[in-house]
Amino acid sequence: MYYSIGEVANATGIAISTLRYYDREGMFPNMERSNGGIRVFSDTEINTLKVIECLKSSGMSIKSIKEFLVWCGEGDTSLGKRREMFHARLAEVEKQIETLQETKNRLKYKCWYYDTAIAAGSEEVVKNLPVDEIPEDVRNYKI
Amino acid sequence: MYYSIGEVANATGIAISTLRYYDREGMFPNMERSNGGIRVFSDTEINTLKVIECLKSSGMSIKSIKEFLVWCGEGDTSLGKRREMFHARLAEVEKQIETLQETKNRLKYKCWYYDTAIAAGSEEVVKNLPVDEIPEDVRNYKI
DNA sequence: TCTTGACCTAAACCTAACTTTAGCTTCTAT
DNA sequence: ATAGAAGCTAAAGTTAGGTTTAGGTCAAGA
Repeated sequence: MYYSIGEVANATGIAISTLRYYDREGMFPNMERSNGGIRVFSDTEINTLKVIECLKSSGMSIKSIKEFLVWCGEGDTSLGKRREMFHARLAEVEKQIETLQETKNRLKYKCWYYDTAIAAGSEEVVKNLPVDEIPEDVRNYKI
Repeated sequence: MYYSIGEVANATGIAISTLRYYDREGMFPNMERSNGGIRVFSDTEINTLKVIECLKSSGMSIKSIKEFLVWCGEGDTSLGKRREMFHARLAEVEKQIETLQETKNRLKYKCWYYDTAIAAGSEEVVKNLPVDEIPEDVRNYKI
């Protein structure tokens, strides 16, 4: 199937200007154009967009994603590099999740802190509470 | 205890230029200066830095963090707003974690994909594998 | 044919969060 | 007393990832 840039933007929620920007950056090396010069997206590009979204949300830069897409065009000789890349990305995302869990716990502590302060009518009270009055699950995330 | 900007940078890993930038942005409204105009960080500022780090890693902008710090200076009257803010941040981070889990699964699928391709010696083989040959845990994260 | 909505390019612009630079001052150890 | 390390400011520069603008061109329906 073939799609116009507007259809792709509509279907994916990615802005037209962003799609053109990605194209400018070389993310769709094999995308065709109509005789009049109009972009024709195919399922290949739709799939590339899914990969871009995935890698982007793993924290990868557009430049590095483009590098990867170039490798994809090189065929089986680059399989090793590509495998490496995904394993590294996976490890990276696992680290990010752990960091976010830590952040989540700190935020939970603060939620408890303010819930308690409001119940007590003032912050001062909470500040001076002994450690064993802090709920166990957030006790170690006090900031 | 009191600390110089260099000591704080060393202890926290935050660049001196960043600490000065935060100060310029008004993140340390009560920080003192020596007679010669040199910044004197106290435990108040160290604590503020911890809060900044936490909120920043939850995805909050410096500008919004500053707003929050202003509320902190307003005393108990702003307790409600501050509570709200932390609950909203918590929800936000929980959403981010879910998104990252999804990303992680997609990456895991790709890891399997390339591991299999390399074992087979070529990508073509993996592309044509029936769904039931894809490991259960990543089957639904194919891209 | 004509109109009008969708598409095109190049280039400028934007924002966040810092970092760098240049020139000057303060502090600390000898 | 002095040298050199550490600090200061204002202002300009940087980077990523887009978005906006201006000035056209293309294509599909009436």
